[in-house]
Amino acid sequence: MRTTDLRIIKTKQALHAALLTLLSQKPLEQISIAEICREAKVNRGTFYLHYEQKEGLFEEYFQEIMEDLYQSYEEPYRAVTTLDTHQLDPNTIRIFHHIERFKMFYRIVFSKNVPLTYYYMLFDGIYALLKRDITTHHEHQMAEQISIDYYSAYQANAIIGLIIQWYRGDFSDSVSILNQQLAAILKNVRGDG
Amino acid sequence: MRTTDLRIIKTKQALHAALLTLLSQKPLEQISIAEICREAKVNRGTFYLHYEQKEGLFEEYFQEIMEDLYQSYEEPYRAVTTLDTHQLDPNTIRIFHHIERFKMFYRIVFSKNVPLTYYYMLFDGIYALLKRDITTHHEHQMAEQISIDYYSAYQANAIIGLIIQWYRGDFSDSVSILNQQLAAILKNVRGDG
DNA sequence: GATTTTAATGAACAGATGTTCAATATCTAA
DNA sequence: TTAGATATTGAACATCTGTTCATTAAAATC
Repeated sequence: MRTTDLRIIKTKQALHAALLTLLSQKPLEQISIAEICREAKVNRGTFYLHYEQKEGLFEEYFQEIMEDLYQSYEEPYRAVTTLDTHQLDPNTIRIFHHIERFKMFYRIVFSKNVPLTYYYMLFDGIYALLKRDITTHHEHQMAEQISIDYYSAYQANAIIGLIIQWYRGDFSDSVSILNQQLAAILKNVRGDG
Repeated sequence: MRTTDLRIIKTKQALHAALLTLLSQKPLEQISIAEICREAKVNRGTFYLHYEQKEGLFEEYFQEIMEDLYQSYEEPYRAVTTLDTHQLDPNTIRIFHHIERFKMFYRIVFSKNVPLTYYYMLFDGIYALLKRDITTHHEHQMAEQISIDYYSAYQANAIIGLIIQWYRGDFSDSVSILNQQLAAILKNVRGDG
């Protein structure tokens, strides 16, 4: 099963389009595989040839969204060549902008009946970006008993914690409030103690 | 439908026992409602009288586990009357002990095909505990532009980030390593900048 | 203990899932 | 352009889901 086969491409396109159409009408949990196939005019058996669950189909979209996240993150790097302590600086990382841009999508990702997979995809994305920065720019600043993996997981999930809180308020706060909150938390935590 | 009715209690007990039996054989995703009912010798219609999904049944267990989390957290309070900066002190909060104790359970909670509900239940539990502490003991220490809700969400999910990393290593690190990592991260983050 | 209230049952239903199969259509490569 | 490879189809199957309903059984209440 090569992915260049025109038949495969057409089938997947049809399924993608069908999923998008249905997602504009109801949440993922309420959409059945049979329904997607009817909409896409694709045999149900064909669906199972390419995916195990409807979630697998959804994940293909997620990859595209993650591309945007990576680009949002890279943006400040392209502008300035050497930023010293830009790690976790809310004005340079642009994660909240990215979430805001795809908030319809993230409403699904954070809804409670959806599998944890999507959460992990987001986590892995942010984790990888932070870890790269921590490794490159901050190694010397860290106490050597701290595992970089644990530290990255800590920081990545902390940011997602803010996003969860944001989501639960239906994303009604502005991006700049989120950036300001993150900045204040990081500043505060460094200042006290 | 009052919960004191003996018939209800018996039915729920049977379903609980059946779920436990099946969970020792396979993960939750692979267990069907029909299967639980066969095992419990309860009519499938009766199941839907009490729960919407098998996840609802699972959640009843979760409540008991959360009770243990709360108690784990309260423990140091009972021992010492006034701890000053015990908030987030890994030696006094005993979250990692709790996770370790129920690691079989948390392997399900963090498995990727399970709905986000359980994650949120854990998040809400830790969030509530931290928020109470932050409100009571640390209000004066915080920059006033920080929202306590965002701050609590940040800290609660950061800890879960460590737990995710721990889970992904199949909980092979010891509890004291986790405590030490958290302590080091908190110390490091306060020390630099 | 009799009466009322209500939970549990079994049966049936339309629709979904996940899988298999031979037949067919459509692609790729020579 | 054709021959070979393979993706898609439709049909069928057992099983699961979610729901309804009259009937039965078992509680609570008096």
